[in-house]
Amino acid sequence: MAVGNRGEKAQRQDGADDMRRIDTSSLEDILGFHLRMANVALYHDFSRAMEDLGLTQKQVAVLELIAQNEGASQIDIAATLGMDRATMMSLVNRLEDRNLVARRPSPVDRRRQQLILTGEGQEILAACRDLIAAHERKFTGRFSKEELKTFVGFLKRVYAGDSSG
Amino acid sequence: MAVGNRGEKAQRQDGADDMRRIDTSSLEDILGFHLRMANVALYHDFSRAMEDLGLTQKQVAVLELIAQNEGASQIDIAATLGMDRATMMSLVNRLEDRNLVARRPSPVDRRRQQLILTGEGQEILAACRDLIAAHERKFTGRFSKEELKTFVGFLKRVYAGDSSG
DNA sequence: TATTGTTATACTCTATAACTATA
DNA sequence: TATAGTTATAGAGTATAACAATA
Repeated sequence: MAVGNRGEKAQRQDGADDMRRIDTSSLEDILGFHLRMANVALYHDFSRAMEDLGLTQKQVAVLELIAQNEGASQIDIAATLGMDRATMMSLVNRLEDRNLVARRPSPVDRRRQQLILTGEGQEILAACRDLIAAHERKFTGRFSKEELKTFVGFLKRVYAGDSSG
Repeated sequence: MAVGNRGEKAQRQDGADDMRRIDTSSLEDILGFHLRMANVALYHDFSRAMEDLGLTQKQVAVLELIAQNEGASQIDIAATLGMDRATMMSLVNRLEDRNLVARRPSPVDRRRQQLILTGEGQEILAACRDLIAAHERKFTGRFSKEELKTFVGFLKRVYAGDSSG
């Protein structure tokens, strides 16, 4: 591990005595590093795509899960996405403040609140889907169908059985 | 895409009228979703592993890059990791407050500050490496050498050429 | 006793804007 | 004009602790 020129300074691109090109070989063999770098790249593009709608990755995921699982509770969604229930609370508060989701008491368990999309929430989600599809194509277009399937399988293997909340 | 039972409610695990199992099929075909889920899983385990040292993924990456590129500037490190320079500033401030890194003026460009690890920074980084190695093995152990190579190649393809800062 | 929601609190990361010093 | 650092400010996610209502 850590091949490269550890200890030696990276060559600068101009004649200055400061370096510009950063040697990353010490992180090269760390899977988590590459995973985070890929995530950062996707995050940047996602944020750019969602600039007008003002929604984050997490918010969209929550909207999508509520749409597909109408009446789910905060804690169910949170567990699915690996989020804390207090984190979920503030996220839903933000969506509720923007009138995208609503809470209604569960008829069978009065501790629980069911989450539903408002009409506005459904509209913004529909707009999201188009933007996300275009955003996704920028990256999925770099892979063949087979590669993509393998790739997703690898990613699932990383997060499979993660119930660490 | 989106196979599953969209529209139908997921079956509950007990007799209650609320759902517990969340249907995620609407996110199944989104590469970014799986990437984030993998990242979340890794993040949780990393945080647990670093509980005593109190360092985040980003902080460790910065320490490692400074160690390998002694004298690099904040902006060089930031660009490498896809971070904003103001974000980098506060991150370095935190590391400096903990006496893990130090700033010294560049001898050739008085706008720049060179970053170096303190002795304490070198010590904590050494401790980090062991913890991270153990943490990484939990995940890399799920892949063959060939698979891992392919996996990292895929991840690089996602973030290759990302200079969106 | 355990679960769900809730509130309070705090930290990290992120990002924009504006300013200073320097190139 | 552009770059590096800096400061101020704000928003979003994360997490812990504690409490009330309910199971």
